[in-house]
Amino acid sequence: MDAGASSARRDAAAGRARDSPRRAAGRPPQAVLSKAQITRAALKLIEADGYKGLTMSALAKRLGVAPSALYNHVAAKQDVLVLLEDHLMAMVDVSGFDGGQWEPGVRRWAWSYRDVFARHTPLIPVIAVLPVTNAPQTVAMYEAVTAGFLADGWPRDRIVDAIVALESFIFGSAFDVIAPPDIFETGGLAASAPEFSAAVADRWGEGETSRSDSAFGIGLDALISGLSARRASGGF
Amino acid sequence: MDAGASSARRDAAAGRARDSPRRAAGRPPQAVLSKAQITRAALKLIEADGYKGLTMSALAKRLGVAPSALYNHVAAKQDVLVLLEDHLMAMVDVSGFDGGQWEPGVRRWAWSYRDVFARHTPLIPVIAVLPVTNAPQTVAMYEAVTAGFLADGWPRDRIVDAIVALESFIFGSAFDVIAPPDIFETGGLAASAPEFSAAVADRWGEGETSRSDSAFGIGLDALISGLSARRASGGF
DNA sequence: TTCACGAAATGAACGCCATTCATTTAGTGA
DNA sequence: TCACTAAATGAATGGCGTTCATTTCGTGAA
Repeated sequence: MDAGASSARRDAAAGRARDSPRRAAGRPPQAVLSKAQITRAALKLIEADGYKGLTMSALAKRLGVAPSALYNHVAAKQDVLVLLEDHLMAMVDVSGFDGGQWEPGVRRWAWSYRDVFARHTPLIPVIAVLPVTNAPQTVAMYEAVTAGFLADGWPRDRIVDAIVALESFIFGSAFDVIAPPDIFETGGLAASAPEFSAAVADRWGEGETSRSDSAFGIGLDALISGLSARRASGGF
Repeated sequence: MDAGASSARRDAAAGRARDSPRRAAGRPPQAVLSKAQITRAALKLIEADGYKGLTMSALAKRLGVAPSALYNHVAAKQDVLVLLEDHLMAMVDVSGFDGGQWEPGVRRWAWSYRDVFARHTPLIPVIAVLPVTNAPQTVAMYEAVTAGFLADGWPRDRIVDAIVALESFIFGSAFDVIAPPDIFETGGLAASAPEFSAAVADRWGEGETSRSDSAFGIGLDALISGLSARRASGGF
């Protein structure tokens, strides 16, 4: 092996793109790309620059490859987003259901779900609309949650609706996390909205917990107690 | 007046672009554009083609204007989205609070809010993050809702959090409306997720109400009962 | 009345983006 | 051995949002 090849291997191990020596055209001796590598590179790119930095060119450059090479592994950029989504779903914490108690399980799941996607809000419009087929980690997450509901005695035919309701709240709340702190400052419009402005000014506890955390906590408590009350009363 | 001018006036009245006779360069005798006209044209464009059809070029063409002319009235495309957002906020039904009863007010508000933005989900990432300053209709909506909460005796310092919790649920649910009906079909992954697949198959009442409507109804009931229970018990 | 200035239009760019296609090379199964 | 397919390059495409020099019109101050 020559020096060029060895430095290339070092760069590849570090996830960096090979810089100087352009690869010749034609299929390379050993595959340079894979879906897993594309996913990893996309994540790194997002960590560094946010979703505005996630372009097919940037992705290709980071992988040391021409942009068109990516299309041998994904049909479109949308596919990259799907890869990301499924990867992130595996990071949602469903371990809270292991204890056999529904409420702590839901609580831990919901907080972690929100936290994961608050840093990936551009994926939410994709997830919310994407069929789960071919998203194995996503299905695994739903399976664990469903099992947690069943273990608590939930009627099978109501579980999906309950999960969807919680999930909708979680997605919406993820957006709220990235809202600026002054989002409700009425500014010049204060005079036209005295009650609302007062409510914004009086808002309680701007101490340790953030605005979005406190709203999420209140809503999650309400959802959990509302759902379990309905179940207990036979509303389902 | 000549025939050209009169046909131009007719076209302008119908909101259509003047087609053939290109306007000469330079400031026209009477203004061709305004924020209100831009907003109307954008709405028409979205009705016809969806948000993918909302481009600055298409907007300009519909207004019978060069694309660059738009930038005399908005600083960027984002501003067009803000104009749309504020316009749509005025269509959210807050009349339910007029009766002086909190629960029916919240219910009507929430359903109408969701319905309006289910057809405009691309705006949600914008709204959720946008300061309300300079969005008068948006502030007016919040003012009406706040008044409804106050009339019910809610403590002022808890109202914003409650509204945000409800709103997060509403935004998330708006995405759910546009999800395909088979979004939870596990397909080839069914074997790996038996409980979830069964729950999806057993889902109740696919009769009159849609999947997303039933999930929204369940979640909204839970939120409303959970929130008012906490308020009644002095949790706030 | 004049005239400088700002507002509002045109049209020609610009850079970026996702994607496609012809081409080349390497591995694979018949 | 050889046809076929997979996986890379590199050039090209069309569309996007946006900018800028230029032109024209309206307006308020001198």
